[in-house]
Amino acid sequence: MISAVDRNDQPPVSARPDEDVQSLRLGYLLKHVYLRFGRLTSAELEPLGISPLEWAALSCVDEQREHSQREMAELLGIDRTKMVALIDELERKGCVERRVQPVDRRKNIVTLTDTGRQISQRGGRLIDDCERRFLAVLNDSDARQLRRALYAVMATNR
Amino acid sequence: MISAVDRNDQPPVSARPDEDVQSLRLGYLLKHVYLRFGRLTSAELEPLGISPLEWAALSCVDEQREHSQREMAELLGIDRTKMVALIDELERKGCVERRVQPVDRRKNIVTLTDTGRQISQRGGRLIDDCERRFLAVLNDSDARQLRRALYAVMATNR
DNA sequence: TATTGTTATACTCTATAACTATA
DNA sequence: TATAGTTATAGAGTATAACAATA
Repeated sequence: MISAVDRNDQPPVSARPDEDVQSLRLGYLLKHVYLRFGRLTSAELEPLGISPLEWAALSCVDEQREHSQREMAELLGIDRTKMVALIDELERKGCVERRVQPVDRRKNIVTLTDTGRQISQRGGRLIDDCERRFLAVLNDSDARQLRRALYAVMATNR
Repeated sequence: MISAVDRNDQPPVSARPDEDVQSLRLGYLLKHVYLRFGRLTSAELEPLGISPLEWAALSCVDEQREHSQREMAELLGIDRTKMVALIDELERKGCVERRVQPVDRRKNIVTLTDTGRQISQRGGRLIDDCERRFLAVLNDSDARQLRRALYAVMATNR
């Protein structure tokens, strides 16, 4: 796949947008792969009544350690102001509970409800399935390599 | 930078959020790599006064063939309603011109001005540089492999 | 003073529907 | 009737700044 022509110049070009110059640009690839995976996971989680980000929030509630909202925001890579609305919504859906941490009363500890724990687990299986299907065109080695490369690139660009 | 104590909690596990469970999820990787590349290219193009998407639009104006707005939207993978504002802005900046296609008066043909052509070329060199720096942690073979994998995944998930 | 959670604002992007002019 | 461009709207995400309570 993907011939020697990695960047074109003039002649032939393409029938489908994906084969045009822009579609071989890193920015285009990242944007569209990101958007398509988001649509897939959104659709898959819809029966559970949560969004991909909401599932990620549930799944990063560590039942062994207690996470404050700010810590969860860091784990998810989102802003703490976004976290407020996210927890609001998950609380409204009966998945999590806030309580003030006695030691440091500025912090809210977020815990899973039974419902939240169930949805987190079911969601995890659905997401596993999404990842598998999304990367189905790659063999196991290439799929691992893709994750490794993305991780390395993320870690070196802050 | 980023000492071992990035999370106050207790035991071992990870020092940085990126090493947590969520950060190994495909969705997390795609989102954050996408966002970071976007920030890099936005900053790099800032001196030219255009956004990454505006540059992509300029660079997909094919001077050999005439593209309508709708065709350009397809090449960029955006909606035709988004294209209107995009061309408005590029026209305001003196980079492109709209003119009605005589053969089919419903269509607008978009062409580059001299300014637009210069900015497109300079922007192309800046974006090349961004891609090189962004993927610097990968060797040439791994970088090519990453693009190939992203392309294959995009092509098989519509 | 600094940090946590919170609220508010502005800006962008996405998705959708509807309108117009043309075909 | 279908298509290209346009406008308007609503929803989500991102980025900021500011505030109250707490450390």
